[in-house]
Amino acid sequence: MGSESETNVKSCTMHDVARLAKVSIATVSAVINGKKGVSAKLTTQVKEAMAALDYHPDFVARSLKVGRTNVIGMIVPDVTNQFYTEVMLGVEDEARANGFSITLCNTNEDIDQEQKLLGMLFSQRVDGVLLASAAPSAAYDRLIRRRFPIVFVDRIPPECEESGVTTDNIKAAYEAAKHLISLGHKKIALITGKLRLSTGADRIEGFRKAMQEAHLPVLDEYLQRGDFSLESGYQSGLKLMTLPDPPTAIFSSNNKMTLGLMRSLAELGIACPEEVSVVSFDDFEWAANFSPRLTSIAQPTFEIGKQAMKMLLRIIQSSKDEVKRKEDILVLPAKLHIRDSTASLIN
Amino acid sequence: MGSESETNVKSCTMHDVARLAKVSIATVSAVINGKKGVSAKLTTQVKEAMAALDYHPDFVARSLKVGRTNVIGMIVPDVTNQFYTEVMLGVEDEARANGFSITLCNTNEDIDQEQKLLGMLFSQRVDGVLLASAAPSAAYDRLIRRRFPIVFVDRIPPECEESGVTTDNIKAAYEAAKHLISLGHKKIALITGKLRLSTGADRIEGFRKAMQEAHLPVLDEYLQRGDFSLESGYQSGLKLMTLPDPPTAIFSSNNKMTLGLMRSLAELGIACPEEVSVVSFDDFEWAANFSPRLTSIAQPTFEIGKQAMKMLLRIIQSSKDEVKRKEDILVLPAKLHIRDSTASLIN
DNA sequence: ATGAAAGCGCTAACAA
DNA sequence: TTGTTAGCGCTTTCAT
Repeated sequence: MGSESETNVKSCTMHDVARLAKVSIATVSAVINGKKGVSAKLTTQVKEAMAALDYHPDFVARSLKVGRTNVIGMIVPDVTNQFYTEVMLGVEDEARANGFSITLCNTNEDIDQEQKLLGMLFSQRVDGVLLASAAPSAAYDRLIRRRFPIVFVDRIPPECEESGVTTDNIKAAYEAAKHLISLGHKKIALITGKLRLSTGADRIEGFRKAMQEAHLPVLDEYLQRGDFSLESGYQSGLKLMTLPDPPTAIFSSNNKMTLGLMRSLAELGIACPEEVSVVSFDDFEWAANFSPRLTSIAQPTFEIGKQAMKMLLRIIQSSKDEVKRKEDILVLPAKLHIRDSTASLIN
Repeated sequence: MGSESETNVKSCTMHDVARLAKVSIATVSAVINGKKGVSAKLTTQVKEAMAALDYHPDFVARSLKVGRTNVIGMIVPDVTNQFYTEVMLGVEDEARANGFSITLCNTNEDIDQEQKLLGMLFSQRVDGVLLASAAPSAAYDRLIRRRFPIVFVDRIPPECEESGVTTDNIKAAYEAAKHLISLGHKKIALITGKLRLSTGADRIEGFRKAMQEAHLPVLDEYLQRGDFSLESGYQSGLKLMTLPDPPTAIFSSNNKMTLGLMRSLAELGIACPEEVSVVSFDDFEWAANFSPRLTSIAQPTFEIGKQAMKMLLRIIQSSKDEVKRKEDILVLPAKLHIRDSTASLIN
């Protein structure tokens, strides 16, 4: 019984290392933290002892002492959306280079959930938060900023004038619409995202701008209000293409809705791009490798994450220095990939 | 200057709460932890004080004291693969219900990276780890199990006989192959995953079993060795379909490789399912909404995550109770969705 | 029912 | 250069 109790050996402490190395724990601490001023001899002793004991410093204790955790929280509305995981790749890259870890949280687009998570993260004493918020309120922004440094990602709350990184949604949508217009389309429909979110609003704005410039009307029935979900894209597609006078081109405001839109087209037996052109926000592997290969807008996901983390690190640093520097909202360019789902209007 | 310094107000402690509520900090602690035996009056006082100060308990300090963090680590080879994020949804669901948070880590299929992350997580004193390992070694398994409870997810190291949750890959692959066979296909190719991983090996095994039962040969040139990456799926597709005698059906061992395979078919101008049938492991929205709608195997992602977290919680609990219960490997069934990418062989 | 105090493992100021 | 020690915020025994 209790033969080879391998699991959960009580982990050893600096004390154990100090004893084995025959030095004080302060010396061990100095070695661990790479402080200069420890003799080569003792350094070796300590290192050997650490290796012998398989010692791993206790970050919990360290954090309590130094008042920071070197952990940041990242809150996203939907972890299964590849957009956010690609952003996370960029965040991780920058975080790792600076000795930070990430706690990823999913709100499922639920504001209450987001609030709770923010509270949790605060209790965990994360050093800062990267937030793709489900909540469009700036008042709320004030509240949470008091707790810890925050950088908004992707979705920027209205009236928020600082600390955010996002895609140039207006320009990207503008160019996508122009592409459709240049193909000769006039009856162009838009499936919007959530209007209260900056991503939703900006994409509409860009779309409108292009239409205006081309003196094309934005018809009410061509403006379908979605909510970034697959289902809403599906329903919008159904409605649009069963109109007495259906559009010849559709702009979809995000990846999930595009999936729903494609489904509706398939069900209605409508060929793309022959009967209707489709251009979509967001670009992933599946957009480029199926039939039709989608014309879509690639956001700089990795770079968004990387820059957001960089910004957060600067803010964390500055709040430590009592310098309080302000960070602006950083807007990164997107890129339109023209493929097979858009075609010029012949008839 | 320094007008409304909202950010980083030094967070208050139990001490502050105690002072405001005019009780001892022990009483505050008792209230926070819902211990019985505190008078209604003091309970109210404490709660009001907490609310007034916007007090949030310091989990760092608590963890140091009680010796656990209520955090678990989850290590995956690729966070941008929706399979893993869907698993995470299940993990999160169960974790949240039990007051646990998750630290998600990405190894990018790099074993060294995985080692480092395991070390980090140990230093962070997570209570346990969910691991979809990039390393196929069971010796290594021994090593890490000594540090903290581990449950393997998706990929089970060879010779590992306990604590894991995965899909019934053998059966799923078997059924997919049988589906192809029942359609009349005889020249069936397989694009494998990494052979050293259980997921790769098991899917081959199931495939072979079905072929054997049908007295069909598994030709060498029809067995393309992939590594679960899009590129390997693409190359395999190219090779297979440029063979003098190409297969009439292809089984692809995961989602990313399928994307590559579809690209190769498109480039070669080969129609699916007219010229070649395709069945794929993994099933996501994009598989069902493009043309051709893919026949694919849906793994019980959410359930895998949920059950893995449940198992981990049991192990954590038991190691606290000194009971040391063993957990088996849990194998969950997959489901084949027959759609349009597979068709019966006519000629 | 309530409070005082020890101590979790670590860092950093100070002593030697 | 090295060691001693206070204390980070909390939980938990043990007094009261």
